[in-house]
Amino acid sequence: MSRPRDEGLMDRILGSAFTTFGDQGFQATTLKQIATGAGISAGSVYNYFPDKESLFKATVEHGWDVFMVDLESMTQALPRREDRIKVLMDRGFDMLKPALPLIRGMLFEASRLKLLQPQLERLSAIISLLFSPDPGDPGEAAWKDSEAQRRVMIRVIVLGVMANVALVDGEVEEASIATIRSAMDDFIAAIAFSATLRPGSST
Amino acid sequence: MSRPRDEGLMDRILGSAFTTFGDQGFQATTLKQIATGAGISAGSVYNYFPDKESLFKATVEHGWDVFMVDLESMTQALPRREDRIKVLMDRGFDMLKPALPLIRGMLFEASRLKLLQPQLERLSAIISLLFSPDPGDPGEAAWKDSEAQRRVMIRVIVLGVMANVALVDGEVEEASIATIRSAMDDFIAAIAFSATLRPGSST
Amino acid sequence: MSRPRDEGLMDRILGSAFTTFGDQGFQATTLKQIATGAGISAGSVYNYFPDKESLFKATVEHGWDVFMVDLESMTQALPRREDRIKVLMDRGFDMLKPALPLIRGMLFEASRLKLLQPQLERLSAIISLLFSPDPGDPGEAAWKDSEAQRRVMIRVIVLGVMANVALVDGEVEEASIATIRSAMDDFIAAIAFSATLRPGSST
Amino acid sequence: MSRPRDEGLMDRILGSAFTTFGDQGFQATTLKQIATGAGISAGSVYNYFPDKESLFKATVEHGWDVFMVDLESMTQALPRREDRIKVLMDRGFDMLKPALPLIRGMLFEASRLKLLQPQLERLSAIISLLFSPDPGDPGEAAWKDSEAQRRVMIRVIVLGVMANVALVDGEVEEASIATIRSAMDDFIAAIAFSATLRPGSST
DNA sequence: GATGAATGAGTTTTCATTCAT
DNA sequence: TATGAATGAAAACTCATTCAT
Repeated sequence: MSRPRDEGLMDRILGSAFTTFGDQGFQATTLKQIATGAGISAGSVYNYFPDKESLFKATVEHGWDVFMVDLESMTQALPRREDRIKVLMDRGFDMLKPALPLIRGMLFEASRLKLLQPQLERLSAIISLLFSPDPGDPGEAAWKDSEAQRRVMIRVIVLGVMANVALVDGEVEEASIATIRSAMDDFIAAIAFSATLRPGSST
Repeated sequence: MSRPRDEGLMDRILGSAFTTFGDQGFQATTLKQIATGAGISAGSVYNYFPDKESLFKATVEHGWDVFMVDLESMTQALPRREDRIKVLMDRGFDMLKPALPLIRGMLFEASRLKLLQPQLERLSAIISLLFSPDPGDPGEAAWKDSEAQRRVMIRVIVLGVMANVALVDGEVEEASIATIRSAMDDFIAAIAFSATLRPGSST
Repeated sequence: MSRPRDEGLMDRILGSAFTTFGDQGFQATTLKQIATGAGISAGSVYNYFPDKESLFKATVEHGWDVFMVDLESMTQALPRREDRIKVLMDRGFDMLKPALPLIRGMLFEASRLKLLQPQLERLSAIISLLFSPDPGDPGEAAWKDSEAQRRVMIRVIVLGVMANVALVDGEVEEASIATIRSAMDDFIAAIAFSATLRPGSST
Repeated sequence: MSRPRDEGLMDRILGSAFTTFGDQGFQATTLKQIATGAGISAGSVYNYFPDKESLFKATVEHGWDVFMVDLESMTQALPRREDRIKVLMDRGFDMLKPALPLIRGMLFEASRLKLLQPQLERLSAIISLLFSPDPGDPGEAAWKDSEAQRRVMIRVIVLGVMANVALVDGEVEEASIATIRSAMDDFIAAIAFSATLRPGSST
């Protein structure tokens, strides 16, 4: 009967919000910017979200969902730890660039809204699993700290990578990401696959 | 009405700005909040800073200077690498809590992230030095990647720690910092002091 | 999707408008509220009324018509003045409660008060008639002021009753109306039926 | 030190609000109208009142206070009931015209009626006192209903007068008020001063 | 220097009205 | 006819900045 709800509009709003919130943060972003980016008027946004805060939450959650689903689907496929980790790194860094706005957007109101913390925990748990001993692999995993401590360290590094990438200037984005990726690869190789890695750890 | 001529007023403004910007970010902070926190009126702030943006920059730079000077002074004292690293960790984590507002202030507003980048580089360079081979120590440093790559990884981890701490809820701040510190200690012990750490790196 | 062709839709809109305008006044009422109350969409209202203002007028007039017709039909039946007055009071107060939304709707918006004035005049005229001497009754009517002046005073009291009832809180509505009714009964008894009421009037 | 708070501005705002709210009701009145009427900008109103609602309340209360204080001061002066009543009528009707905006302002918005109720009660109590028996006057007061019932009836009539006056068109305001006043005078003469008024009332 | 009242541009939000389906 | 998404004008409210004192 009525004009059908423009099937792409919701996505266009979320997309525009994703970019704009990401570039400028929550407060600095105006609804008009988001609306313009989606090709509609500011008032129309209110046909889809009751207020700015709700739109922000929806944007962040939608972004994470896309990211996570993809990551989790990948987790289950491969039997060997080395392969899983390689794919993780490939996927993770591939996604990093398009996800930059999201990452920035979350950092900027994350504490207030507590949107980032649980997602980060979820992600760290997934990654930690990838580093757990591989039954079919007699080789020792180098990183034998307790699961809990490993997860903390993973959270530090994951967020460190995200924040570092979020920091880089747009122009040198590509190169910077490559640099970080390379450093991470070496680092993981040293940490994760060396049978003789840790002759002695701290207590 | 007016306070007695106050030599520390500039500092009071910076202090109030430090806390308020840190808690709420740039946009969400009002000049009145800062002024009230400094015990003056909003209009008086303009006797010291031409506008809000300048005040923010001055606040961030002042905060980093305090932090850095302290850290650098420490660097030069100790001859043995292990000691230097230990002191670095002690000092760094000690400062983390009072510096949280600053860190948040920089992280949580995209347009102001550029203020963080150079400071972070400066900090990473200092830390990287601490991990360089110790002439007076015949033991091998485990982490032998190129200086450049090591610095990247340090930047990732440093920012990772900062961001993780910035994320935590005020109530569990203390405990969260301790957890991260503990994980870091173990991690460093494994990475930095194992003579046989890296039989082979990635290609 | 759409309701079956509904002969009573117009009435449903008017009914919903009656209640909603009455509860909230003209400005505070949204077309969507009225439409929802009538079980249709906001846009559909425009198939029946060109704009909000017209809908309001129609609502008020419709409400008064229902009220008046009922009252007038009653007027003509009874021969004795006392009986007519008694029925007037019964009917009037009976209707007061359901009519409250309408009354409020007219009272609560100055720009719409002009809708009330003529209806009030009409009502006062009817009531004034009820107090005119009863040919079949040799007793003197107490209230012998000029017809014009009596009508003014009736208007004052009628509107006073309406406004007082409109004022009362929903919870104590029943009791408050009863109190007013009782005071009115006594008052009328003293005023209207005392043969010796007015030995002298003011100058 | 600072620009002194314009000593008349608060009153100018209240005055402008008084008129504008009175003419148009709460919802239909915009802050800009009030501000313009007071010769300032809309934003400046917020230096005096935190929001529209507070301004409305302050306006109504201020208006009633002016009205009441005047009325009460008059109450205590005169010893004879007839004189008191005469002065009441004079004062009341004198004030009616300038108070019209206030009356409308309270009547015209259901959610704000509660502001009227207690003031009306207060006023009715004062008036009721004026009709109580005069110790120095051997003449009987005609209106001998219970104090409570008399007060109800007074409330009806007072509000009736107020609402009727609020209803009248601006152009015929003067004449309409005079008409009502005249009817009231006659009415009171008949009711209040006739020793033989009520040979029999209802129980 | 210090003050804080005043400003006005800018922001979020509301809602009567239109119109493609 | 009915729908409800889209509009855009207008509202309430915020706040950095100015400036008379």
